[in-house]
Amino acid sequence: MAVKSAPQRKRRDSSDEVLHRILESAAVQFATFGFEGSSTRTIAENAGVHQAQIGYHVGSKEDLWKVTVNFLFERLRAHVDQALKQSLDESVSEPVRVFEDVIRLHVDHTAKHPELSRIMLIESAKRTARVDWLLKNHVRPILAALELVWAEVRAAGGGRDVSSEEVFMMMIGLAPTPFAQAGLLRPLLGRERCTPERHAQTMIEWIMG
Amino acid sequence: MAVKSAPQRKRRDSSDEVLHRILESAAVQFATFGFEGSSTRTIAENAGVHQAQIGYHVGSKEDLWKVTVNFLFERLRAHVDQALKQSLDESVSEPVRVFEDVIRLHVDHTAKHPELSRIMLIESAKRTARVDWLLKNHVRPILAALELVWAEVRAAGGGRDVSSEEVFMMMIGLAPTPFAQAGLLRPLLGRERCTPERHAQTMIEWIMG
DNA sequence: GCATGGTTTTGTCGATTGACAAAACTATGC
DNA sequence: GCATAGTTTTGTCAATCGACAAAACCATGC
Repeated sequence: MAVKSAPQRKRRDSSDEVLHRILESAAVQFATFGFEGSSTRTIAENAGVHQAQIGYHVGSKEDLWKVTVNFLFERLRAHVDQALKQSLDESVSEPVRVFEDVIRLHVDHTAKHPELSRIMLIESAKRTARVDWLLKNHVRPILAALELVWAEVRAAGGGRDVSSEEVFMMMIGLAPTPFAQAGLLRPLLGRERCTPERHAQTMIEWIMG
Repeated sequence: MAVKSAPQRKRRDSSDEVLHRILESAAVQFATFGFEGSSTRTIAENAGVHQAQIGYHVGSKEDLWKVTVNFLFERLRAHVDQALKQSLDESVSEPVRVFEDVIRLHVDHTAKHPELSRIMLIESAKRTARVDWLLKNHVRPILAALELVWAEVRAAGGGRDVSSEEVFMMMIGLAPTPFAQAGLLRPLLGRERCTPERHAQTMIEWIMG
């Protein structure tokens, strides 16, 4: 006695939905096993689609990696921009407060989505074509923006006496650590020591003094 | 007219030599591509041996990973111990100087042999059997030792007002960054900014104040 | 209802994976 | 020089890899 209005055959997902599920799955897989350690079959399986659909919607495995990284950086940008716009309105001409928010937002994001940090980490061992692509399309622009903001902080008399490059290294080296290495650090240091709030506060004290 | 005393057929390597070459090759491979991304065939190829020799000398791929990690930690321990023994003689009852040496030695080692840091980094995403093995056999003992030394530093009035866990996170998060991510950071920040001397000095200033 | 184009499903290709077995080789002791 | 143990080499196995082709499916406009 099935109700007729409830169709038995499963609804075909929209193209965007399928692509999104593929990218989410690819992000997790690439972040866990690296490019060579990941297989398009497993990525498709975890996304609930067939392997050939990756070829159709994205292209080759290399294409999938790039599209996935673009997707992750876009999510980071949206996360930071949205919250920062509000902070800029409230604390205009208070660069120190704004920069503390940048740190907090970055830590928040790497805690919620450690995949991006991990993919960067794994890829950055040797200089490869993928690394050059990362540099050109994502990393250099971000570093340039950070340099501007940090210069304002220092001009306003805030922050420790360190260069923007040293701050950058803290942002990509220390910020993701408790989340990108959660499998090791949570059992070692305890859950409560690996919360984004606590780690952001630690980061702020390290950098701002 | 070959001189007879120079034997043409290549000398059979000693068992230790073969094992050592396998471990060096495995370290590089695991550090670059992770466990799943590495193949015993490529490891053997880069070591100049046949794939089946890995099975004979070490065992399974999983065994190879563990033996390789043991080998790398042993090299780290030797590097730190040897130099630290001398430092302890010279600066007995000067824990601050000794700890600065610890930082320097650790940075030196991760610059000379980034493989260990990278393998830890890659593995530590999720809690797996290999991570538990790492914790039990290597990481927990090191953290315990660090806690003792840091307590002495703080008791002597040195170092910033931070916990040993925060120092530990700097050691595994920030210390390896310029070398474990050299493919990205050397083109980005320049070679001179990624030297062990300079990075060790930066680390000391971050931690000791 | 039927044709069209976008999408999914199935099947297959050569190449590569880890593991194992057996044979060939080499050093050593006697 | 010969037997033995240690080591290397070769070959093979099922399983899996990325990529592609073709067929089946489905929503939409007409």
